[in-house]
Amino acid sequence: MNKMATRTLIEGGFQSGVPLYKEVRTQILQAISSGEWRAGDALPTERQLCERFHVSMGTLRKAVDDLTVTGVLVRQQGRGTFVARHSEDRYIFSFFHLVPRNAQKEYPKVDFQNFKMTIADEFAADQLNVRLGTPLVNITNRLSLGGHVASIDEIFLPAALFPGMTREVIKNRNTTLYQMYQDKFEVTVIRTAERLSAAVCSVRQGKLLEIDAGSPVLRINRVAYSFNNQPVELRLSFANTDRCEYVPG
Amino acid sequence: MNKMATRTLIEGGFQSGVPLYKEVRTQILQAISSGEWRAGDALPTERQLCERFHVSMGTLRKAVDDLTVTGVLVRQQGRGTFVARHSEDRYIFSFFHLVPRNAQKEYPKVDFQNFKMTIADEFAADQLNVRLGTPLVNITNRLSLGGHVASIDEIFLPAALFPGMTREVIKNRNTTLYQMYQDKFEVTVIRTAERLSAAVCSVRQGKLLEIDAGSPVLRINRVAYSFNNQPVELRLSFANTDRCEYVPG
DNA sequence: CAGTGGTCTAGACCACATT
DNA sequence: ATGTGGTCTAGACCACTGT
Repeated sequence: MNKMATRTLIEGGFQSGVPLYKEVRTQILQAISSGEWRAGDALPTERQLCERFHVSMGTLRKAVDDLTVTGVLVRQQGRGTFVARHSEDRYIFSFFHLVPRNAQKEYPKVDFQNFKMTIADEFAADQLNVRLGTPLVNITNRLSLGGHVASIDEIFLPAALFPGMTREVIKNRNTTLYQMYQDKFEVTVIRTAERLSAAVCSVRQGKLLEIDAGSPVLRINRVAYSFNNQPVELRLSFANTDRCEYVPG
Repeated sequence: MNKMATRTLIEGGFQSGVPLYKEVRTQILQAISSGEWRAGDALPTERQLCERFHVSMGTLRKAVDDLTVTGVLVRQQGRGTFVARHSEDRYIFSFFHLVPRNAQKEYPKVDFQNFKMTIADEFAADQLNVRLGTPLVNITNRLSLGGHVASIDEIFLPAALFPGMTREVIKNRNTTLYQMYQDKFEVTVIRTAERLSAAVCSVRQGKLLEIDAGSPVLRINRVAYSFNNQPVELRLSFANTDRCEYVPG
C-alpha cells in the first residue's frame, strides 16, 4: 500500500530516482520564485502541503527542513511557516561577518558615497556570469561599527535585474540593501560566497577608511546568489581590521 | 500507546522538556567520548540503536542526522554508521580554508620549523580557557600550496592534554596533525572557530614566508574544540594571499 | 478554544554493499 | 541472500500562538 502510493506519485509526473522530499523542495522553491508565495507570506499549513504534494508529514517536513536551514523558509511554532524576509537581524546573522573586537555583533552604520553606471570588465563579468561590457550599477558605501569606519564596499549589480535603479532609490531607503532588492526589484538574495585575502589600501581607500595608504586591509570578495543560483550582486569590501574582525559563519 | 511509551522513557531517567532525539544524540556523544566507540568504529545498526535507546527509527535517525552534519558520525549506505576519523580529505574539506587561486583545493605541504615548551600568556590562556602560566606545547609549521609558501602556523596545545608530546612525535608522523592528536593522544577535534584580520608581517615571518617584512598578510586565529566544547588547540596562521585565498565553509 | 508547527511512533519498501 | 542505511507512510500527542 505504501509502496503503491509512492509508485503512483512517481509515475504521475515526478522524476524517478529522485527522492520525493527533494521533488517537494524543488516545487516549493518554484512556487516562491514564480511569485505564488512572496517574501513574508505564510505558506499553507503542513497538513495542506501534504495534500497538495501527495506526501506524508515526514516527507513534507524533510523538504521544509532543508529550506529552513538554507534560510528560504522560517518556521514559527504555533503561527505558521513563512517565506523568509530580509531584515537587519537576518543580514547580521547570515550575511555580515565583521564583528567589533570586544563587543557584540551589530548592524553597521552605512554612509552612501557614490553611485554610477559602468560596464562589466573581465573580472566582474566572470564573477556575475554576464558578458564583458554588460551594463552594471556601481554603488560605493562606507560602513562603520561603534563609531569607527570599518570598511569600504564597492557594489556591482547587473543593471538588467534592477530596472529603474537610481542614486535616489539607494539614498532614500531606510532598510538594508538586500531588503530593498527584495521589495523594489523582487530580487531575493538567498546565499553568498566569499573569498578573503590581505591587501594594501590605496590612496583613495585610505582617505575613506581614515587610515594611511599602504596600511594592510582585509579584502572580501562576495558574490550574492538568488534562487536557481543566479549571481545578482558582486561586492568588494576593504576592511580595516584594527577594531573589528571577520568571523565566518 | 505512543504517548505512554514516551512518558515511560522520560520518567525512566531522561530529563523532561528535552526532546528525545537530543537525549539520544547526547548519549551517543557520551558513548564516543567515553571510549565505547572509537574513531573508525562502526556503531551498532540503526535498529539495534533503536532498541538500546528505546526510540523509534525516526527519532534515532534524527539524532544521528545531527551528528553527521556536525561531522561526528559518517553514514555509508549498505555498510553502516561510523565514528568519523580524521584524514587528509576531511582536513581539507572541513578545517583547511586556504585555496590556491585558479586551482582546486589541495592538502598543503607541511614543513616543520620549530618545537618548544612555553607557558600560556594572557591571550593564549583566554583562547584555550586555561590559567595564566599553564604549560603549553608550541609548534611552528610552514605550509605550501602548489610549490609556493602559503602560511606560517603557530600552534599552541595545553601540555596536559598531550602527555609525551615531543619534537620527534611531530616530525615522525605521516598524517595530519589532527589524525595524530586522535591516534596518539585520543584528542578528537570536532569543531573549529576562526577569526580573521589583516596584518603586516614581521621580519621573522617575512623570512619564513619568503616575502618582504611589512607586506600585508592574512591573520587567522583558530581555536579547535573537542567533544564537550573543550578547547584543545590554538593556531595562529599568517598567510600570504598572493597565490591563495581564504574560502569560508 | 482552535490551529499551528514540533516531536514521535511502528512499521514498510528501496538502494546499496558484502558475502 | 543477507544486512545495511535511505526513504516514506499514516497517523498520534505535545507545545505554542492567537482568539
